[in-house]
Amino acid sequence: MAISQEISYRLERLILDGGLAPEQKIPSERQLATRLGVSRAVIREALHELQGRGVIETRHGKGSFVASMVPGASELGEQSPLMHLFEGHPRTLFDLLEVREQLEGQAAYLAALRATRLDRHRITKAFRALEDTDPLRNARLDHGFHLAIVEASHNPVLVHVLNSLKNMMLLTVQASVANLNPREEMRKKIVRQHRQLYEAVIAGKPANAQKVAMAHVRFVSEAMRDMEKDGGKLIRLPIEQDKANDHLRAEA
Amino acid sequence: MAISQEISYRLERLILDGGLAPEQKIPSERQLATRLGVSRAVIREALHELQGRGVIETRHGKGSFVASMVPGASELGEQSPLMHLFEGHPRTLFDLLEVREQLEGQAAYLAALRATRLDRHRITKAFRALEDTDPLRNARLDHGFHLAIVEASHNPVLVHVLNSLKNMMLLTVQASVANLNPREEMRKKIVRQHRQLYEAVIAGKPANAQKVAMAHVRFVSEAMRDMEKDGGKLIRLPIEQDKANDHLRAEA
DNA sequence: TTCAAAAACTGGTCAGACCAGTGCTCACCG
DNA sequence: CGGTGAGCACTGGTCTGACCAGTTTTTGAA
Repeated sequence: MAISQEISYRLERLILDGGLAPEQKIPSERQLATRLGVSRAVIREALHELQGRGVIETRHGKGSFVASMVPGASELGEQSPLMHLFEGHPRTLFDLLEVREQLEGQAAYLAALRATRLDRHRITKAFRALEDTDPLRNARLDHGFHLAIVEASHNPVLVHVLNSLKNMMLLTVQASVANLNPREEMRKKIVRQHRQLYEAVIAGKPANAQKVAMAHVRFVSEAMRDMEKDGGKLIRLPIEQDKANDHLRAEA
Repeated sequence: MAISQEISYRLERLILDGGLAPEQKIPSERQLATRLGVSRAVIREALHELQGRGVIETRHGKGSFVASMVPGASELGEQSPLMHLFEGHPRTLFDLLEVREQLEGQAAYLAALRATRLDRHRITKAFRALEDTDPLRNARLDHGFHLAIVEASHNPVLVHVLNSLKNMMLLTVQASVANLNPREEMRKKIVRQHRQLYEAVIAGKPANAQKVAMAHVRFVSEAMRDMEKDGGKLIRLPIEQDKANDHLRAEA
C-alpha cells in the first residue's frame, strides 16, 4: 500500500469518526509532512484523494478544511463537480437539457397533483406577470414561472436539482435564451406552451402537465440546437468522441 | 481553478463520456505531463483525485486504468462501507427516490437507444455477475449493473446527478438492496425486474426499458416505505475514536 | 492612532533525482 | 534447441528544494 493512501485513509477515518469537526481546519501541508515524516508531495496526494471523495475542501492561501457533510449546499450546488464538465463544450448543454426535460416534466406532473391553494395562487401570479410584460425582458419572469411550478411539486430534492441545473445553464448560455424570444414565431409558440402548462397544472391534470412541460423544454432545446447550427458551430452527436482530447488516450 | 483539478475534470469527462473504456489503460504519468505541458506532480495529484472518486485504479509498475465499476476485476479488498452513519429524515429519502425513479427511467431509455457494442458487453457482464452471485452479498453488483446502464446513456450530466443522488441516499440509509433482498419473495421480484430491464436495454427498446426501470425504483421505494412502517430504523454504526491519530489534529 | 507596506503564513507548481515494482529481450548455458 | 536469468526499459512512488500565488498578520512610518 502506498504511503499517500495510508495517510489519506488515516485522515479520512479521523474525520469521519468525528475527531475533526466539519469546517475545522486541517494542519498545513508542511506541518503534516513534518509530523508524519513524509514529503509534502505525499501529503498533497493524500489530500487530493480526500478531496476527490468530498471529505475535505482546499482553499488557496487559507488551508484545507473538513467538508460539511450536509449534502445540501455543496453536493449539487454551484461548486459541484458538474460545473467543471463544461469547459465550454456545447455538448454538455444539451446533456443538461436532456435531463431537464425529464425533471421539468416530473415537476409539472407533481405540481398538478399536489399544488395547494397557495401554490396555485403563486403560479397564477407568476403566469400573469409573464403574460403582461414586455417579452423582450422576461427572462427573469420566465424563470419565476417555472420555479413556481417546481416548488409546487413539494419535493425539495427536485427543486434543488433543477435549480442547480438551471444555474449551470445560465452561466453558459445566458444570451441564448434571450435570443430565442425575439423571433416572433418562436415567441408565440413559447407563450402558447406556457399557457398550456399553466392550465394543465391549475386544472390538476398531471399527465397533461408533464407532457406539455417536456415538450416545452424539448422545443427550447431544439431551437438552441438549430441556432448553434446556423451559427456554424457543429453539434457533436451523442456518442461521437471528442477529438480534442485524443492526445489523452493511450496508444494501442 | 487549480491546474491539477482542471486536468482531473478533463480526464473524468473523457472517461464518463465513453472516450475511455473501463479497464483501458491511461497514458503514463510522464506522458500525460509532457503532452499537457505540466509537471508530473500535477498529474499525480489529478490522478489521486480521480482515484478518490473511484474513477480510476492505479497499480505500481503497471499504470493507471479506468476503474471497472462493473464487477470482474475489482477483486481487491472490498472497501468497507464508509459512513452510512446518519439517522435519516425518511421524508428526504422518498423525495430522492421520487426523482431517481424518473432519472433511472431516462437513463434506461437512453441506454437502450445509444448503447454501443462495448456498453452492451459491459452491461451483460454486470448482469451475469448479478445473477450468478449469492444474493446476500450483491449490493455492489446491483450497483454495478445499474451504473453500467446509466453510463451507457452517454450523458455525463445524468451520470453525475444520479451518482450524487445515490450518495445522498447512502447518508440516510444503507443500500436498499442489502435490506430488501433477504426477503425471498422480494428478491425474486427484483431479479425479474433486473432481467426485464436488461433485456429491454440490450434489445434496444427504449420505451420498454424506461417503463421497467421506473417500475423497479418505484418498487424498491415502496418496499422501503413498508419497511419503515414496520418500524425498522435501519443501519447505525458505532463511532470509534482513534487516539493514535491525535497528532494529526491542528492545534486549537 | 491609522493604515499601507512588508513579512509570514497558506496552498500550487516546477524541476530533477532516485527508489521500487513489472515485463520484455536477448545472450548465455545446459 | 530450449529454457532461464540478468539486464534494461518501462511503470508508479517518494524525496528535495526551489519558486509562484493567494491570505493573514505584523510592523513601522505618517
